[in-house]
Amino acid sequence: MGRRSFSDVAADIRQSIEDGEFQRFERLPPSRLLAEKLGVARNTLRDALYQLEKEGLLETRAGSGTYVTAMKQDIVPAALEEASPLELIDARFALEPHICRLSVLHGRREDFEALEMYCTQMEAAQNDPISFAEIDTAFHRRLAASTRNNLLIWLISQINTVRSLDEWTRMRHLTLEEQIIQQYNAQHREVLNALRSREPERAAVKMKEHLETARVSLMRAAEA
Amino acid sequence: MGRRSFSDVAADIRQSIEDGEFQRFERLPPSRLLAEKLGVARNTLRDALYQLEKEGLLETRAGSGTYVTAMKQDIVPAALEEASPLELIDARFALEPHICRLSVLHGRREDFEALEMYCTQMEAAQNDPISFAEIDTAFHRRLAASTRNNLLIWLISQINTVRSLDEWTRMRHLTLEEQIIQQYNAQHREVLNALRSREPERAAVKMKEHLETARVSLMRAAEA
DNA sequence: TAAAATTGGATCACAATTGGATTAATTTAC
DNA sequence: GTAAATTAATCCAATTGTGATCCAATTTTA
Repeated sequence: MGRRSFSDVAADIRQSIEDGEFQRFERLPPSRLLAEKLGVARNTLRDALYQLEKEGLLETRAGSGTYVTAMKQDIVPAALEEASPLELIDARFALEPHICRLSVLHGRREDFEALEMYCTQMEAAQNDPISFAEIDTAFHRRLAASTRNNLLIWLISQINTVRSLDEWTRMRHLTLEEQIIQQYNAQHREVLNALRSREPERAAVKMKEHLETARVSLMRAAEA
Repeated sequence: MGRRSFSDVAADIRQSIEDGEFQRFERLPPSRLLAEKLGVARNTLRDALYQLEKEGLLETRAGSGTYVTAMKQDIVPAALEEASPLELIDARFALEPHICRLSVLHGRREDFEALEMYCTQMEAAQNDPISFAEIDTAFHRRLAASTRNNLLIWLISQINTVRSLDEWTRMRHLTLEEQIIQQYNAQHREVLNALRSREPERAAVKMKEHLETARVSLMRAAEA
């Protein structure tokens, strides 16, 4: 084998992109030039570029060039840190209605009893936004757990780490006035009832209504 | 016994990996070099490497090199490693239809042009399951990117790490007969057309049909 | 519009490099 | 002193980088 393997070259280029040496949407040097610059055969370079393309960092167009498409590799780890509240709501809009459908399919009596308990606790915490927020998180996590889908459970747990970020928490508490909490409680009940009567679509719809309420109150808070 | 036994050497290397001196997916130095650097015979080093391979830290490929496995327990959570193909489909059922809706809202012309390109490439790869699978992954990642929602992009990228797991890939190739690929290609087009004509619900529905096809062919493969 | 230059895509034979395996000599531990 | 492990010296087989060449797509130039 030659001195440097294509994976080494790929690591080099990945680093260059992360360092901003190659900016987004920028065209990389022609493969012949770049290969020479890196001291490697063009074939090796092409293997490396293909690898990076598979990773979604690059995009090559025959006859035109190779372009950087990545919005910085850092996005991957940093996405959780930098996610905005609205992005978060959209992600929950994607996940939770379907989680409701799956909960109807795979949920057991003990799941719904646990959810019932959380509902009761949240109703008791009506005028204590901090407690309410904690139980609310537990409710949604338990709901995910009732699907018995480890992947979904993990995705929700990841999302919950965002929810606990400082800025977001502050914003959230702004939105958690007593009136809103009452509305949330009613919606949690509606979701739970739909789950118990094994109506997947109604559960999903009720969850969407719940998330829509959250979105609206969030945007109202953002204006203020 | 010589000054340093192979288990000592193994401990050394294990430490180097834990310290991040050898990063994951990185290729270790050639055994001849590494042996000299560690001041032991190549035979001893090989025993040590074999030990670490048994532990799952390394992976050696004759003629190529010795590579650090995906280790670092928490980076690849157990949920991702252990997710079953069906769990994965369910997670995609949750995420991707809504991603289609958001793509209609936030997608730009260049996104749809890129998706168009992937469709063309997939159609050309009709009888090459491996290429098809790679482009398919790129298509779904680009679709997520078009939402401009970093959190969703990240979630999909996490899911894609599962898709590349060995067992799953093997199973997937079983399902990728030419007929199925043709069906997938048609469905990708339908999704893309719905996106371009800015019909969120139709795009979501077409994506659901696509995933349903994937689920069915997966279950059929599981029976066989 | 047409031709020319430039770019990535693909393939091939070849040489260098790599891990795998065997054997015999040497060192160490008990 | 014996048994064990390490070392050292080879050879083998697999992998892959190299260099050259040709093709196809795109962009630039005339």
